[in-house]
Amino acid sequence: MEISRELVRTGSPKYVALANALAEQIRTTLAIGDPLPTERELQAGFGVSRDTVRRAIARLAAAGLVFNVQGSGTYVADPAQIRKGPRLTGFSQDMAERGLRASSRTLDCRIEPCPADTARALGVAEGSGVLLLRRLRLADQAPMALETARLLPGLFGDGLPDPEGSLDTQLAEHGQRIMRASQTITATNLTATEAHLLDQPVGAAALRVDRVGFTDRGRAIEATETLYRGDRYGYETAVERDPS
Amino acid sequence: MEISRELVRTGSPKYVALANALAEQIRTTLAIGDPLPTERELQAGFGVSRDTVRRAIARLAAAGLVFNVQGSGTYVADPAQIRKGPRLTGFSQDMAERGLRASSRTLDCRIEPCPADTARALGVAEGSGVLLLRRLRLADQAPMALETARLLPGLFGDGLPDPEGSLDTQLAEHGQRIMRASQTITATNLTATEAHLLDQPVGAAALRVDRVGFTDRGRAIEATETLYRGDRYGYETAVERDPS
DNA sequence: CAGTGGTCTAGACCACCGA
DNA sequence: CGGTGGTCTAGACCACTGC
Repeated sequence: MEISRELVRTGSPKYVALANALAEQIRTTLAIGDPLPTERELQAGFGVSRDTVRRAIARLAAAGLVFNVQGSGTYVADPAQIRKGPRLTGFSQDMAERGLRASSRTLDCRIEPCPADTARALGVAEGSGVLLLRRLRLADQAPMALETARLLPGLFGDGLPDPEGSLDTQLAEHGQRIMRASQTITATNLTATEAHLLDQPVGAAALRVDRVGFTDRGRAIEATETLYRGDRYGYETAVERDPS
Repeated sequence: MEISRELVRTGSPKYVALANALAEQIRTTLAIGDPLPTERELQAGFGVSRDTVRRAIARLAAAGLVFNVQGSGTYVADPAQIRKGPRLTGFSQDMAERGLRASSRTLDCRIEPCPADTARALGVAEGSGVLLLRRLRLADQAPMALETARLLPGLFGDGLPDPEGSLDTQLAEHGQRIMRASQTITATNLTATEAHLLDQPVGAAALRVDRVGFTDRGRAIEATETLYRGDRYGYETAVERDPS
């Protein structure tokens, strides 16, 4: 395999740029199971240190593009087998990856007293004012999910967010970025109200995702409950064995 | 913070031993939000290189015990907030972590022709013989899940596995270890048969987890479909934002 | 501006795989 | 046995934080 000898200089660290270059080469010129050039070959070919090569490869391995076999080499993984790990995405991006067009209908957007369990999750006093945003989420014009978000007040300065826009984007514009979240996924039967909104029969199975979002400093700023239609939505994820 | 100056020598790499030592110190002497000693202090205190310190800390960060803030320091994370990422565990271990005692009732254990979708997942011909293992899984004596596993034939030598034991353990004894899996989680309404086995009303919501397990070489050896009772089971996971 | 974590280098030795 | 990936070191500079 021939490997180009130049790295595009971007603002990214060198090992990220190298990882991108390798990913491109893998997509275009390598097949599943093919070995990558050895680390020492890449080191020489790109004129970087072996450590940089290894960090680039580690990045690819984390993304599931390649896997290492000690004493043998690094090989291209089968992308059909290796799903990406769970990622923190908004509804719109999630739908886009499924080839669906996302839209939204706002049901509620106001300040309300925080219920007990959400208050615990957000670390605020029960009954204190939080921003409530309730939206029906559509994919290709048909109901897909019912989303109830509660956010710390004051994240958007004085006002309320634009309920039509991406919450994530608007939070970022105010210097608040959700970097981690913890979620619990359960199955539930839809109530009459929920079923009506989602255009489903009463009692239909739905996937319920309860998510608490944290900033990079570990501060909880958002708690969201989302009910997905069981017949339209699946949550896909890759899992790894514990180091043991 | 005082840090011990000696690393227990085990068979583990030095950075793993250091990570364990740091984890122990965090548990015993540090509180949430406290800063760890700086990397250069740890380097001096333990007599290792800074790179080794950084790899140990990276391990702790991956496990959710600490988080880094550039230019500031490394801090102890709130374990209540940071759930572990999704892990590859068997039913017994999963239940143990929830404080429940797992048991099992075997419904079926035989060789049968492989259905089309499973055949695709396992990379075998449709209708070729695969090992089918169907079990009702109990937690504290009450039904929790209905598990249908299909495995490549020949993994257990000539015979069948002991359906009462841990499948994972028996696979490991035959040199096959599932290192990665990809899953799809959906919600579904229980059929009459399923509901009866799980001691649930017909149509009750259930969490369905479809999992395909791979060895470290990327070979698919197992496909399992599990129906969890919606009223008893939740799938908990942490998600991170994409590097972007 | 001093101190922190983030990146990068050059070189060394080890554990493991396969011919 | 040579070559591979895995670990470890010492040292350097950069980007960022917070006083």
